[in-house]
Amino acid sequence: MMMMNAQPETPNYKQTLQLPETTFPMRAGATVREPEIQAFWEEHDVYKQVLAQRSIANKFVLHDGPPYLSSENIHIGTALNKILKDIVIRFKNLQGFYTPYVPGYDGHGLPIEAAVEKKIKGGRKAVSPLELREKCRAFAHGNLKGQETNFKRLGISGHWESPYLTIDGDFEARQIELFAEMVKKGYVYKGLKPVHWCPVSESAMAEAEIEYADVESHSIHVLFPLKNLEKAYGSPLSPEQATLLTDASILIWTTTPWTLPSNVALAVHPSFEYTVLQTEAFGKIVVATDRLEPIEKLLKQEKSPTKLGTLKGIDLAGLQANHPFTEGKKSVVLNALFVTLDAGTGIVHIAPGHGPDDFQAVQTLNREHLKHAPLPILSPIDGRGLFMAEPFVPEAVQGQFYEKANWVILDILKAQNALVHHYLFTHSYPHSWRAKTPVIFRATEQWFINVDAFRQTALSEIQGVEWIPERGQTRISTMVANRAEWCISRQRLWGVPIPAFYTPDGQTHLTPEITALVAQLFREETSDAWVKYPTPETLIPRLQAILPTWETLPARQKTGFSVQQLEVALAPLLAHPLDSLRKEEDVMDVWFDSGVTHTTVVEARKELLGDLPAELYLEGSDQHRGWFQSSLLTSVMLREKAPYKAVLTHGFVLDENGRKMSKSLGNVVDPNTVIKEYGADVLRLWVASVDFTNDVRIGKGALKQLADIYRKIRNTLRFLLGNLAGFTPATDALPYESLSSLDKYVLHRVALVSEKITQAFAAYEFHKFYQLVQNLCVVELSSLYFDIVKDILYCNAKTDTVRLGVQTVLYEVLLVLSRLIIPVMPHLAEDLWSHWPENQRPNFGFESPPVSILMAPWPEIPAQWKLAPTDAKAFEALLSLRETVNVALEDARSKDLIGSALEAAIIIQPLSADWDFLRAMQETELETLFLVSQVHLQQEADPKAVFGRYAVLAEQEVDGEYRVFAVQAAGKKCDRCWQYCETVGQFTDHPTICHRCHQAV
RNA sequence: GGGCUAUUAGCUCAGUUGGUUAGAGCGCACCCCUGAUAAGGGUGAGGUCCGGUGUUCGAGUCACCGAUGGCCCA
Repeated sequence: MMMMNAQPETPNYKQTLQLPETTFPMRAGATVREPEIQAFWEEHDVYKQVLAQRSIANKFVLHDGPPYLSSENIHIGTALNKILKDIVIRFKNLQGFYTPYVPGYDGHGLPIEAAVEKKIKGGRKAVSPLELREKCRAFAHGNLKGQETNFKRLGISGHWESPYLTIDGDFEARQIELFAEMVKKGYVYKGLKPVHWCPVSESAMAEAEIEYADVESHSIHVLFPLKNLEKAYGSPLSPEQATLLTDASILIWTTTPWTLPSNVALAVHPSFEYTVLQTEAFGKIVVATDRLEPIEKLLKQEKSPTKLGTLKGIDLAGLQANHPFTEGKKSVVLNALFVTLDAGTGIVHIAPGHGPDDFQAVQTLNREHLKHAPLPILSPIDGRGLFMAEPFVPEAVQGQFYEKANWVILDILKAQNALVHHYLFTHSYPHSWRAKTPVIFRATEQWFINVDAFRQTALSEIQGVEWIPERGQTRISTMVANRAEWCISRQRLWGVPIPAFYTPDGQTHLTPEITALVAQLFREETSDAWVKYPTPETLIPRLQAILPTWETLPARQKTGFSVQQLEVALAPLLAHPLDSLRKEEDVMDVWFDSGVTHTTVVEARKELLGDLPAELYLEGSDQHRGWFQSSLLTSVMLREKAPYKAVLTHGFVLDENGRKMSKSLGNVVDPNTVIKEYGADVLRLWVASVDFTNDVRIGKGALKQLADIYRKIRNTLRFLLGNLAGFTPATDALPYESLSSLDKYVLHRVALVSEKITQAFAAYEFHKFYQLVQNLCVVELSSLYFDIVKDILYCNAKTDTVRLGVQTVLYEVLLVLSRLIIPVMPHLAEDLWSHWPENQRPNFGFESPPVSILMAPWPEIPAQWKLAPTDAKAFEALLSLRETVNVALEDARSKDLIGSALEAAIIIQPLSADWDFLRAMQETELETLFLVSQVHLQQEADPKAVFGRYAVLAEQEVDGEYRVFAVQAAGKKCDRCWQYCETVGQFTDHPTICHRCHQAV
């Protein structure tokens, strides 16, 4: 009233409205705000507080697969992986699980060693092994810092102050202890295996150190005569086959004559057909039928050779040919699928000491058919590439460099009439990138894990694990069933040393007792100690120096070994002069490092992480061959159990066209760039938006859309908060029964969506969350409820019960929605919480509102929110009617007859009995629902006759169900609520407002 | 070359045991509002369901062949 006197002419009614009011900004300002929020979490140690709320008895441990420390920046695939893990962990935690997360890093291996080497002036020779290892260590630690910063910026929560690291001394120590345990259990053996070898540097080469260059090679076709037709295995030949093959020779093709002395087998494809030819110069020869044409040309006969008959590759398997020049040596015919018909004769010369395929084939043959008389892996070449004096090596070749030996072998073959054809040709051949000279495959002594010893246990353990998606089970089962022995030694520097000693009598010493001492050394000095004390003469005294303190060390407790036991174990070494001892120089495969984290990390931190198995491993699908498998195998060796209950895999990140990202294509999406432009929550929302069980895409367009959705969600929250200004839940909230049918319907929808979102998270179907939350904000809330309820919120009196009812709903929705988004968008949720007025903050079961919303429990929906199906249906019918009304209004709008819907009134004529309920409804309720000024229900045949005084602006009919007419609204526009009403002008004190507003003012 | 896998509107996803005219949100176009305002509302246009063949009264859905992309091997 006092205000009235001040402005009697044109009162500013806007000031009498309750417009939204909040400090929660519309724009995220993520670049600034997200780091602030992260600092807030750190300051209040929210991660630890949240963890402390839960009991380890109810654990859900996601064990982190360690990313490799080759770079200080992460790529988008790593971001996807870590965000997925964080979503899972946050959801499980909100649901009440104890969810500690210890991030890990993988730090040994060739890529780091090579990267470090590249940076050293003068190459690796310029530094000592110890210096190189120290540089590798420093490099890895530096990259760890960088990656950690990246991960934290993504909003990943976890034990950042104590991550695990495969290059930590403690880790390395535990790792060799486990290895010694496996040795003791008999799972480990030493054997030969071909590796890339550079005769110039006299060292093994990794795949990554190989480059290809053209080189001139020999192409030769060589005969292996079949002298007797007795098979080494398999079903014997039929009499017809025997006749056909009598005195025949098998023809092979090779480009490396020098590998012929090491031949032990010949490979044929089981399903190819082979023909026996009668030739003029070489008698009967066997070749693949599909290679006949080129072979006939080589023979240079005047007449085509006679074809005597054919037989299948599978029938040839088991035959034993004579070696072309080594007296008494057999060459067993085996079946292999890698045999092709692109070149050669369809029969492949097999020298398992000089080719990985060959090695594989012979290993398989030995395992399947020749267990009791396995074929040997012959490797007569020394480190310099010279032939050694082995009995199966012709004397003329011994001492020769392998390349030179080619010519000698050609002469021998000619002398034996075994050489059918020879010429020189140029082709691409592997070279050492360092020496720029050709490399060869050379079998060297390696450490192996005998997978056969526990393959069946591993396979049955796979059955007991939950694989998500299910196809992962097939994938890993096939791989484990078919995989070869695990070669775990590497001729490298940057890795965990294999802690073996050799005595001059040829004995290998690798015992748990000696290893316990080495492990203690590693704990004190890291595994760099293995090269810091480079010989047994220095190393063993260092180990002995541990003995006097042994009883006081934690290792004593753990291993149970007494000093006496250790001394006994050392005795066989000390029985020899120290300078006659040798120590192993090989290191372990990095897959072994990460493969034992179930024990070196999960078990080692039992108090924090609880008992094995871990609840979940979550990595890219490439890890079926990698980490999932190495972890399974080592765990089965150690305890005959899988280390995980469930394994979740995700696909790879591709560009927006579904192509692989590469620098050369210029389509790489960098997570840090995305964060700078949109913030971590938008990137996290991207992760939640895609079906990650397959490959996923990301690109500029996708991110723009994600940003739009993020803004929609943010604005929805902002509307909720803004319209709760002045609302005190404790005193103002109304009981459910007092709410309007629209209010109840919205709660019903929220209940359903919330339930589905919970299910989606539990099933790891995050894209469903994305779809659901988007639809909730856009459809149910923004365009339906908010749009309708705005009038009530703004125009009704502050304490009006209808208005309080709406605010009650807004408050409840805010409570639910703000928590549903936490797993995916924790920054947004926290930002909201920080702008949430004190008197409106719920306690969430605590004594007072928690400092962070991350500490809140997952929302639980009151059962009464869900409407009976009939009630929900009735309301949905009204909503479909609302759509028809909108079409009519749009029609009128397009004819330029109205602008705002409030300029119109709606006349509805129900035509079928389905709409009887409508006849009983309050017209004012419909006005609210349709956002028009008036609604009239009319049952007369011709509504136009009754409402003749109004011009019909538009009409719509839905198939005999009802008709809708849009007409000009009656009365004048109220200055305050903008609705048209016939009461406007009736009040002398407020001549420009309607009766409703008159009451409110 | 082998194993596993995917392909539905511009984008991200739905699509029950084969069954009317294949859905949603975003984006887009047009319009409205200017009291959620670097917001909000309405209406509408977008699909050779990767291609082919087959099974069937009927195929996005089942079978076979193929194309393209991806992972792991060779």
